[in-house]
Amino acid sequence: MFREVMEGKMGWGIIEEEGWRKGPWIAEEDKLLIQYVEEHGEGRWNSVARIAGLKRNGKSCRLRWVNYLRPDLKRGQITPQEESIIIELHALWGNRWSTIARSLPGRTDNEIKNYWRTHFKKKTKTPSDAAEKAKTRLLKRQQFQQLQQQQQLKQHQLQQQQLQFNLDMKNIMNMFEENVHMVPSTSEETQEILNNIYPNTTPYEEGYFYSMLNGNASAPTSSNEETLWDGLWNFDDVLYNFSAASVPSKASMHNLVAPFC
DNA sequence: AATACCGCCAACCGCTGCTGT
DNA sequence: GACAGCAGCGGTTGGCGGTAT
Repeated sequence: MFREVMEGKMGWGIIEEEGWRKGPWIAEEDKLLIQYVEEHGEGRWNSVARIAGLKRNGKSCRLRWVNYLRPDLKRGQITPQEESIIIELHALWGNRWSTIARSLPGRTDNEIKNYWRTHFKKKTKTPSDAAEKAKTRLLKRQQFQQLQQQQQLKQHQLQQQQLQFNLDMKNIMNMFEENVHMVPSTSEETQEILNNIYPNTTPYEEGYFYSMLNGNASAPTSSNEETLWDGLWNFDDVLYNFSAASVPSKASMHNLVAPFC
């Protein structure tokens, strides 16, 4: 496995194995890849080497395009809003990074995965004794409350988003009530049914809706609550209230929707 | 100033699932 | 149905730069 390391590089230098280049991409390679995609579109990655004259295998080309060269990529730090979505979706979907990424336009699964690992993974190992944990949480709550004030300006926009989501969910509930026989038992069935009656549902909404119906994804257990607070120190309160409403029943779905009826 | 440590990120690898033959 | 090739996914690795000691 490390033959190439010994033969051709120290660390991530450029190496060649069976004619394929590995390691960091250079500007010239990026240019060739961009040119290829502009002319031929995405896909058929194994043809890239032959057509574009790149000494990279298909996987490497695809990864470079998806994670770095795609024009719709959003650069810069993950925003608090994005972070809150990541936490919510991770609670629902686990490590299904590509699914999570689909709800965050401009962000890649790799980016989200890296973000999660560096920001949250190790927080689960933090203070073992309860007092220390409570102290940490209290501190985070205080920080959170301070940040609330700063973020009130953003509240209006988020409330609009919440309103839209609730309207969507109301729509879905109505459709389900008209089709009572279609109660799904798996996330796949939920997705299928939602796709049939409501094609624009995001993975986030699907997961949320599935948890509502089945009560198996985001019931507010203590560990989940801890996870949430670990990440919530810079949440906006609207989204937090939103997540706190994740009681797994149809009735609560109506409660969520009722104010907007 | 030197060193150790840590966070971030690009890139690779192995595996799985899909699709065409 | 079996097989091969390909695309996509998640886990892991390693380099770099910033910060702490």
